[in-house]
Amino acid sequence: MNDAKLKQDDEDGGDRQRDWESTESLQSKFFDRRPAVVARQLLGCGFARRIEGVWVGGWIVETEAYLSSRDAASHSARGEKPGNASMFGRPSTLYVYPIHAKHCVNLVTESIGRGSAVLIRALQPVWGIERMIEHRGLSSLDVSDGRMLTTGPGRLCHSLAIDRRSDRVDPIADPNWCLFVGAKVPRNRITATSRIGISQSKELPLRFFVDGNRYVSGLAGQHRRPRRDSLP
DNA sequence: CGCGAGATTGGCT
DNA sequence: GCCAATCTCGCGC
Repeated sequence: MNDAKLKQDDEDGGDRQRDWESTESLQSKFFDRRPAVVARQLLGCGFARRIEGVWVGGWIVETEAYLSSRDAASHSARGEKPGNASMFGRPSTLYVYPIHAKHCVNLVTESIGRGSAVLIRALQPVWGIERMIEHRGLSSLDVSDGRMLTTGPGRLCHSLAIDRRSDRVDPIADPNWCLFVGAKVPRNRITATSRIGISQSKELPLRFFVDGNRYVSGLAGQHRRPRRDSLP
């Protein structure tokens, strides 16, 4: 079933007219708030980049907030270093961090120098799906559904070809990136849990996901009964 | 199908 | 060396 959907989504190679022309782009002010607030509000927003004329991306369905203080799991907890400098940059800046031979992408929040950010953990793939499959080194036959593409922070970076070269980029100012308001996800459709894969500050409920969306990583997204794409 | 060990790479001690 | 905001595969129930 998803084969047909993937094909349809990508009929023109992802290079079709952007279908979000009339939508509302996120502004710098959006990110100049506490990371947990931004993490919640990013759910349902569109996130995409253009590579060689092809837009790749989708709807944000899972995020985690990393705080500027009292958060031992945050990369900013031990102060600013060359490797994490972008996390202390202006709000909306990308902070891209390599881990386990993969990458994770964050959006910086609050004002310059705070060191807080929101990790994008999963997208519902929408634009340039054939291109994402290429980036992942898969064939469409290997992809029974889109979860292999953009579920999980490492996989979504791979699909969008995000690596350290995208660190410090401002996706709001850069014409080859796009962040915009999509579906407003009502509060009662958002679940907050503890964050995944960290060893410190585990207890803080700073992971947010769209309830029931199957592109959410971990148990919450994969084997949940109502298996629907709960976004546009 | 759920769980745990191993893989793999860059950055920091 | 060692560790990490991960992912994948293989094994066991």
